[in-house]
Amino acid sequence: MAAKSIDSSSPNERQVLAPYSMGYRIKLLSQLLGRNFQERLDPYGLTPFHWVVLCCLWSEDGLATSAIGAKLQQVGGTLTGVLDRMSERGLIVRKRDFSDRRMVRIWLTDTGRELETVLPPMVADLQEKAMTGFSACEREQFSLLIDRAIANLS
Amino acid sequence: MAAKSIDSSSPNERQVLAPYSMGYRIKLLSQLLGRNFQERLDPYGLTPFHWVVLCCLWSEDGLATSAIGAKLQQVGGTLTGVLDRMSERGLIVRKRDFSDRRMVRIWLTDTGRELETVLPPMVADLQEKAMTGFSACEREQFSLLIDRAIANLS
DNA sequence: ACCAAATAGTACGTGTGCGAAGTAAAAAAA
DNA sequence: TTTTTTTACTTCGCACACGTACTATTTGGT
Repeated sequence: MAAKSIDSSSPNERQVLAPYSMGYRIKLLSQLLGRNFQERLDPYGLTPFHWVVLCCLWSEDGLATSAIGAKLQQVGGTLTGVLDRMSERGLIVRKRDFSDRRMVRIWLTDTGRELETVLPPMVADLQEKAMTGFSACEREQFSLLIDRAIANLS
Repeated sequence: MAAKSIDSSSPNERQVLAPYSMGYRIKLLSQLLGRNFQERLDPYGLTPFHWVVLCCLWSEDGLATSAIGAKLQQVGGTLTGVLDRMSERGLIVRKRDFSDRRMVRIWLTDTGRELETVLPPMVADLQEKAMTGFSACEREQFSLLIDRAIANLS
């Protein structure tokens, strides 16, 4: 095998190997956001995933399961379970579409709809906590870089 | 309830509500990296979590379970299962510490050690894919912003 | 030496998250 | 119209991920 240059291997590894790699730190950031969010949702008996589904339905009620999956880029198998539990929790109801009986449309209950007055401020507060000390320019930059990385992988 | 200003509510919500919120996009980026990585690991019968544990052991073999958990900021309950499967997979062996029999030290097998020649280039390639089109300055900026967000939540 | 508190790890129940296989309904092809 | 294919969703098995509870061991106080 070819000998590696002494200079390039060490600083290079620090960029690639967990827990210092970009990939792992992004995963870790995502996890920390999730843990912090879950703590705040515990009193309501909700999960972060419930939140994102509710967001979809607040903007347009009666979405098909597949439409929610497409918006959130989540696979069907994951959604089924989440919607099961949201249904048991009384946040949504499932109804077959009349014209196309393959589709299941998801409708908010009153309970699900009322959470729109409570949850968004909580999430805004969490976002602010994560980006404390970020200038407006840095927030914009961060947002754009994330979108570009997502596009590179989609 | 007070009427919301027509101007402020809409752009504000776009920042907070999934799937456009920072939080959800970070989670999505993390997921996309995970899916992409898993695809590349499938031929080896490995998972992304195996990779990060191997990284820890390559830099220092014989770490205690708790030391790995601390490095990776993962809760103990998660590690037990991962180490179980890594052990079955023949990547590591568990051994009780002599002086402190509460501790379990994790040691690489030859199989686990040999992967160091194969996996890092794969991860470097994935990182490059995620950050294609990023200038050196943007990469540095992205890295720093992630670290600051992690610090804000730790 | 004894007992209480701290530490290291495991076991358990629940909730994602994934791909693959299965079912039902609709659409397209024959 | 019958057959084939596609689409929508569910089911299943496995792997994280988390908090809680539990066991074993060590340490600190007395």
